[in-house]
Amino acid sequence: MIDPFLFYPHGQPRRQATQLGRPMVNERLTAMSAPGEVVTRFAPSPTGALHIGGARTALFNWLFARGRGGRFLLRIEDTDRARSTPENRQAILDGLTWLGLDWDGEPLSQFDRAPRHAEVARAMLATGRAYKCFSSQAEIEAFREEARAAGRSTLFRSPWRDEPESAHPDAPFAIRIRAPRDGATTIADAVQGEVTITNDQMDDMVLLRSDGTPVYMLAVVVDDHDMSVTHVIRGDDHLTNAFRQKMIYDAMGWPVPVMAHVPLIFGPDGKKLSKRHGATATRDYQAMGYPAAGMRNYLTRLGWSHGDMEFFTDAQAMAVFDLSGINRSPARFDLRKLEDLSGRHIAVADDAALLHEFEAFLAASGRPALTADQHAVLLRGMYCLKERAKTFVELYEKAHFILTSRPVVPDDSAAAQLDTVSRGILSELTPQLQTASWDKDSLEESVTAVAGAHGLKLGKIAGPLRAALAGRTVSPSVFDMMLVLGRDETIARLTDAAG
RNA sequence: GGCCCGUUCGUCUAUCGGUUAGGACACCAGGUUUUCAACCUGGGAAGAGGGGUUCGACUCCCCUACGGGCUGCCA
Repeated sequence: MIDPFLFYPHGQPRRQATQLGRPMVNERLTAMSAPGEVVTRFAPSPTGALHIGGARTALFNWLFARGRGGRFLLRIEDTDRARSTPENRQAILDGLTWLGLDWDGEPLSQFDRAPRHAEVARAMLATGRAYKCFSSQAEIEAFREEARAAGRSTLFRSPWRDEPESAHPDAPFAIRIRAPRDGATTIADAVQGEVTITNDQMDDMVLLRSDGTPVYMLAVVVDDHDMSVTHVIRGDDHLTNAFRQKMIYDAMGWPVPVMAHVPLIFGPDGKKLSKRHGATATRDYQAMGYPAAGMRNYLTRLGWSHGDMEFFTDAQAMAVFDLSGINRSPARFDLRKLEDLSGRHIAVADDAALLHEFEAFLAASGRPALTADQHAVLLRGMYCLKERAKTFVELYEKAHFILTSRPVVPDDSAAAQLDTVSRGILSELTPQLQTASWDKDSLEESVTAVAGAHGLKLGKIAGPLRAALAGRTVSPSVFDMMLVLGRDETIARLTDAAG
């Protein structure tokens, strides 16, 4: 059913020793990548929590790298000093950790690399691939306004592009790339296919601002190159940026990594996913009770497919995940499917691991922590809880019979089950249970026998029994509860209820 | 405005010129049942619109509509 390991046939030669690519300042950021090794990265801006869309981008990068024995790197794009906070950075790391995505090495700070970015800009200046532009921002803005009003192109053509050095004033300047104006540029995108634009609509973008700080477009390229990134998998809002970035790669003589621009995720209404759709932070889904494995499965399948493969483990996903399986159109986020997948992952999870994640859920959702006793009984009872819960919220409700203690206080609907007749039958049951052998078949036999003596079917007595044991009308099977609770506790609860 | 990308059941998707357009979630009906579930059986449900190309288009090309992105000395 699962295809054999697929490889992506877009190997790229790494780190050719071009003149400009020679190591400068702190170029060697990570260990040299082995030939053919896949290196991906996730590069969030720390301006808020980890968004669902970002999480899926990270997941694709992780899956792709891990499935090929490659590395998955993290780079924090914190050059926006006003919005980048340590708290946000941590929130993103926490989100990734919760989702179960592990990265290699230390996350890189883009801000810290500003000197290296500036150095590359200056190198381009030295080779004539960039030039000094003395136009002021006010001038440019005025030009654009006029162009807009006249309905002309707002592409700014700097008058300094062809001015000789001797004509340069002694004034602050920005460094702009000398973009090609003839011909066309095409990007071979692994998702979008070949996309081409004519060069006449590219402007000489600024590389280094007049205050000496690098611009995002430059920083991304330099960092990706220095990190030896082989595959850039990111949101398709960057597709047109890719053309601009390619100019920088070309100017530096650097190999362009494989690009894969994946569509954004929409809300259920088909609009861009935003706060008004409810939770957009990945971590919120932990508090809502979704297991990380379910989330991973769901997010992987959102925008990517492999035939009819719907429910899978990480290992299975890694074995077949490839860029060509990524869809070109945006997908809508749908809680129902997430819920279904979550329930199935809970059902097949290892009991101890599941309990561990359940405890993290309790903490994240502000529920009381487990006592040592509860922990032990829950572990024993996990087998019957997990097969019928779609989320940890449901699991928590089913586990009420374990989390509560005597005397069990029935809720209204459970109390309604405990009428006088039922209580009488329960009291008849206790002596039977005193001697019954404590396994599912024997218990069922005993209960059915007592019910039969009153001319009742099992169903009639299961209700009161459930009410006595759990205090609820929703719980695991009554026999499973007896098994998990043990003989003494079971009889005690029945006696409480009968009395 | 210019350039670029997208559009198959309600939702996620399969199809890579020839299928009664398949699967999953959800929904509806029936069955089973110690609750909620789970499970079993069945059902309704789709190629944005219009032109081409072709013996034959969901699939290739063009136009339109709608949605999205970029167009900054933001990231």
